[in-house]
Amino acid sequence: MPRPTCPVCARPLRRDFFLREPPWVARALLGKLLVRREPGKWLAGRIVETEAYLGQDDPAAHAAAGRTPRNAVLYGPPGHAYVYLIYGNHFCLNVSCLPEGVAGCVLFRALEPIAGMAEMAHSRKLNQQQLWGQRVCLLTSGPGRLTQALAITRQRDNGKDLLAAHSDLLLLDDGFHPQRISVTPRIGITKAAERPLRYLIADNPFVSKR
DNA sequence: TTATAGATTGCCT
DNA sequence: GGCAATCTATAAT
Repeated sequence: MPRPTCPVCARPLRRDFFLREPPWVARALLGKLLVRREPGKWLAGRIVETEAYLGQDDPAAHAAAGRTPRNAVLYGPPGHAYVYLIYGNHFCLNVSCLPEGVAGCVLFRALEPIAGMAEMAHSRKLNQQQLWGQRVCLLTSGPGRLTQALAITRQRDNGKDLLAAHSDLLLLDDGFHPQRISVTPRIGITKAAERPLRYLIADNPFVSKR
């Protein structure tokens, strides 16, 4: 099970990390930390599952039909949060990739909780009893669950720079490297459903279900 | 102006 | 395993 290797040395990711193609970024993000900072609170999770979404050549991507007010962040500078509401109930968090003007992103599908689990449970409306045993996966295993755990919403976080040191939502590298990575087709889509663009840390219990 | 599908989740049988 | 919840971007009248 992944552990922080050097929490003191954790640092924001570099901008050029996100200047590459989404599949590369999706794979490279595994093992990095997603952190929500609030007054007196420190919520953190290790990224264990991602999916890459490309540009107009990817029918499943929001950028497939071109630029709209909704997906404008995808065409903006790399390393920024693209948050949208799905099924009227859940928010999904993505990070933009590639240079300004070129669409592409990575969807965060699951985290392994590292810090602030009690606060996450509160946001998820789970009681302390449910934190134990296999139920702990209900905290952050799934794109809608992890956003709720970290109180991520479109209104609050869409367009936010995830690499700014002062940001209350950011990505950090603490030096951890996953041992084994698996690649599978993306989940929950109907278009281009066969393309292997889902990346996960093999055997990690916080990966979302198939 | 109205209809429909959607990068999900949780509760039901 | 089935399906309702609940909103909005986009397509179809």
